[in-house]
Amino acid sequence: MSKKTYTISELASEFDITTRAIRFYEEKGLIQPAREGRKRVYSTADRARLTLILRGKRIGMSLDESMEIIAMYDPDHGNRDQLKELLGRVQERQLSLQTQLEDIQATLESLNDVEQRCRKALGQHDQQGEL
Amino acid sequence: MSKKTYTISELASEFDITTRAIRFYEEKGLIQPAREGRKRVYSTADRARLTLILRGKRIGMSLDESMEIIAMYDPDHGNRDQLKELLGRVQERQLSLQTQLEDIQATLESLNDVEQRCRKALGQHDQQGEL
DNA sequence: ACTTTAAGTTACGTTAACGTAAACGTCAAT
DNA sequence: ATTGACGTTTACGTTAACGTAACTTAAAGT
Repeated sequence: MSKKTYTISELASEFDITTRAIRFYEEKGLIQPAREGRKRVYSTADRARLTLILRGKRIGMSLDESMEIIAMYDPDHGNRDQLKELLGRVQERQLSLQTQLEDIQATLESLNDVEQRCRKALGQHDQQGEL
Repeated sequence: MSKKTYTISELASEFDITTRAIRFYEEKGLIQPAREGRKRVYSTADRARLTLILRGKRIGMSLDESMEIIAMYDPDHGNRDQLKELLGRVQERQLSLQTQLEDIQATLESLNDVEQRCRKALGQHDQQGEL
């Protein structure tokens, strides 16, 4: 059962962000840690949310977008219409993520090209870094 | 030989951005279109740069980062040390792009999950949208 | 009692990436 | 000659995502 709860600075150092950032996410409604008196107490669920937020950031999503995706996980969408709407948003996201994936692959290919030319000009071939 | 030159609004509508944005990229030194009098004239090379910039944006890169990558393409790095430095930066980029790729794949998987649950709750199975 | 140490609140500052508006030039068509 | 459709420069405005004080409170150790 791992650890169950975390303090703000634990999470901050684990994810290498500032406590200010974490509180900011809270202001924005992305996380709602419990309180012990005035201290914030983070659950593993909060930690999971943070993971999603930061993953989102790495792929260029805004906080609002991350929040949307997070919201997709919990099942508060009771009726059929809401579900259909959700499904629609999910599919849109999937499409744009697909584009992103291709963009990254294209960029990686170009960089591979650059890399090869560098190595060639340096007289190396395909070494992995042997000093 | 396609078309050779473009006006600013041609590019703007092609890439679906404003002319203001294009001029902004110029201010930032990302593109240097030729001039005919005071009019900007964009070459296919400029167009290619725009492509890179926008691809960069889609994967969450800043303009500075895009500029770095663009700079990697042209061979103005005469000496060995510069080449080694370049190679280093290229490899760093490749690593972070790799991470991004994995982040996207993870997100896609999660969304697939959400999608399946939606469909299940809606009583569908794996249709592609047949109205 | 005193001092770290960690947390909190409040509020203003900052950077990036444009948007928007004002005011003007240019050329073709009416 | 004027009206648009495009282009230009200059400059101020805006939003997101925090950073950076500045100050306070609470808990823990010596």
